[in-house]
Amino acid sequence: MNVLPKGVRHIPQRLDRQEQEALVDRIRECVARAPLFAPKMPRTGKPLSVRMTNCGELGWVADEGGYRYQPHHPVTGDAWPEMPHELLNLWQEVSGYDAPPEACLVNFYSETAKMGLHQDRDEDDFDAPVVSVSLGDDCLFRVGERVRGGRTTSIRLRSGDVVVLGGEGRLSYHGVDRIYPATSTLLKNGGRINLTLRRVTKPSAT
DNA sequence: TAGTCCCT
DNA sequence: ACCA
Repeated sequence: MNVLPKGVRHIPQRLDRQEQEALVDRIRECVARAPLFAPKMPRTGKPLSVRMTNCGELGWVADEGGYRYQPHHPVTGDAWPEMPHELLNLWQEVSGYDAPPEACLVNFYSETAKMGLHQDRDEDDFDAPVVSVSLGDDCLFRVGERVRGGRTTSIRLRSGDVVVLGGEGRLSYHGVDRIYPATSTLLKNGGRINLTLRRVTKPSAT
């Protein structure tokens, strides 16, 4: 029996179909203003297989300059679109963290896209959890420990599932090994969208 | 090492 | 494992 690492919480079907559709509408609006861009590996410039954009005050970007959060789109230079209130509500209900998320990374996975095992460690605040929402096709999600080479466990994520990496699970290695094509009807053109909500800065003490 | 490749 |  393979159990998820401590601090990793999988909430199956946290969002019903109607909520998922509403979120997809919000994300479409975001993408219309902040087009998907192609992130690159810092050292090598190798492109990641996902395409991404962000909403919220800060957005995660990856290019030759490194991994970082910045307040503007790397191509258009515009501020990121506002975080949809649905996501602020979800964060409030699920994160157990007082301050709101500052960044929502929107990752689009085609049928062939993957995400290698990695840690979310570009934030200043590791006290806040990372909240992830799956929309569209199923995927095989792998979670490990806080060190490379530790044991990993895999679970299938479906549209509407939410995963929370908090506490001891906050720095767990995780990634997406594969997309299961045509397993959802949510996205007309197929594929998978992952939304990752993160607190970047430590909340100020006022 | 948010990558690929290759092996079990 | 990779050798940057």
